[in-house]
Amino acid sequence: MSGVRAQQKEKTRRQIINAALKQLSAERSFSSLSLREVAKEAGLAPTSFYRHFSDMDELGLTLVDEAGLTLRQLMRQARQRIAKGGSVIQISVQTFMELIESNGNIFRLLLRERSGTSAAFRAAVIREIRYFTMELCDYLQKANHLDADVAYIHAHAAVTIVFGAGSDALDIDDKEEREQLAEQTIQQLRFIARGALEFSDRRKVSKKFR
Amino acid sequence: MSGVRAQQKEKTRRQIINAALKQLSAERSFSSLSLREVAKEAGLAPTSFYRHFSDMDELGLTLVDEAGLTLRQLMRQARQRIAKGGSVIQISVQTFMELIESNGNIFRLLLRERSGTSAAFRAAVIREIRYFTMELCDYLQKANHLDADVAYIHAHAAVTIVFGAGSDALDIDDKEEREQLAEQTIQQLRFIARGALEFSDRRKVSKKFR
DNA sequence: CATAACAGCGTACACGTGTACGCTTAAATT
DNA sequence: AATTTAAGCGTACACGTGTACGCTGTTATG
Repeated sequence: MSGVRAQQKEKTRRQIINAALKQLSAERSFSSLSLREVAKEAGLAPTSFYRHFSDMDELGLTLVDEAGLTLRQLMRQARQRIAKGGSVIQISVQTFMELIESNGNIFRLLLRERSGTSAAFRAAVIREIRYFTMELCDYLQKANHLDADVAYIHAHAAVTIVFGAGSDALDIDDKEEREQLAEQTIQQLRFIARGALEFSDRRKVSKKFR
Repeated sequence: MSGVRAQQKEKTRRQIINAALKQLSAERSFSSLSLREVAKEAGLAPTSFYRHFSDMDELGLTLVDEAGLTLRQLMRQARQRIAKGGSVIQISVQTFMELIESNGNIFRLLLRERSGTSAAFRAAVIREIRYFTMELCDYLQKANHLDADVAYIHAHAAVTIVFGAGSDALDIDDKEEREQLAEQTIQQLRFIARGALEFSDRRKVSKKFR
């Protein structure tokens, strides 16, 4: 089993995936893509599509996985930058905004399918975001010595804010406006961090005096 | 001009709008609705649709307006409740959650079209949400004596959190889980309020010593 | 070397779509 | 009372869709 065959198959599979990603845009959602269009873009006969995916849905779930992977790579990248010193919040937001600029369509996919019509898609996206949230929660718990529940609420809020900002950023072309949005987002995250810290501290004090 | 005719026209116009709203659900987005389906549900021949809307898009924008109206009614209701006393944050979140429970599909429409494929739809939704944000901004500025820019950042963050929570709530059936989500959202809003207040105060102090 | 497996193609079909066109019928206008 | 306006209907058309089916040529297996 040299794998020449399997190798070819994997290659055209990627062609299908890339064809779908290429067709995604601000004006084109995944659900508006047809099997025939994707196949054509991939240089395939419509019926050959089935040799790789039984459904457009199956392709869609694959794309969501792909997007999740991109998200996790992003996190790793942010951690590396943070390790080299600098404001955690600032670096995180900046890194996230870079993602939106370079991979807007992948992020759009996540945003759209999160509130889409397929329960399976929604679940898949939510799973990716939850992973994101949990990682942040862990970090906050260790770095800021927060209670577990406070850390979770904090992390959840921060992720909501960042994704919301990402959503806004997608509709902004002007670079300066984008930076303004980033600055605003940073400020919002600081508010949350401040509030969480204070609530956490207050609780510790009341424990101490009990 | 007694208006018997105009009255009839308005009536079937509403039938079309209601037909569309009725067909919206977790599994069915507006963009997946066909002109023929809507016409059928409204008890009309497909071609008669054009007597009222030139396009499905035009109907869609009407629905977004309708949703915006619902949102503004919600705000008025919340203000009335707040005037009778009680925690502002708690009442706001509770009122918002009631909207999601009773008008889930209208809220879904807003959420989906905010990241949808039509620029006109996105703009319309963003306009409604901005109105929402500005109202809150005004309130915060007056009630908490915040700086204008801090108030805006605060309001924007709060709206993002509340809409995010609404989005999450749509996928939760269990009542207890929903209440837990509401509780968590309230806590998040408190974090933000705390943080904003502290930042605002600190700035005032530095001004005083200048 | 014979044979089985299988990626990819082309044809074909039934179905749902938007919408152009002309007609009917009842209200509004003159 | 005569005429115009316009909501609603039915027919008809071209088009894009998913996918069943059988075929071909190449690779893998025995």
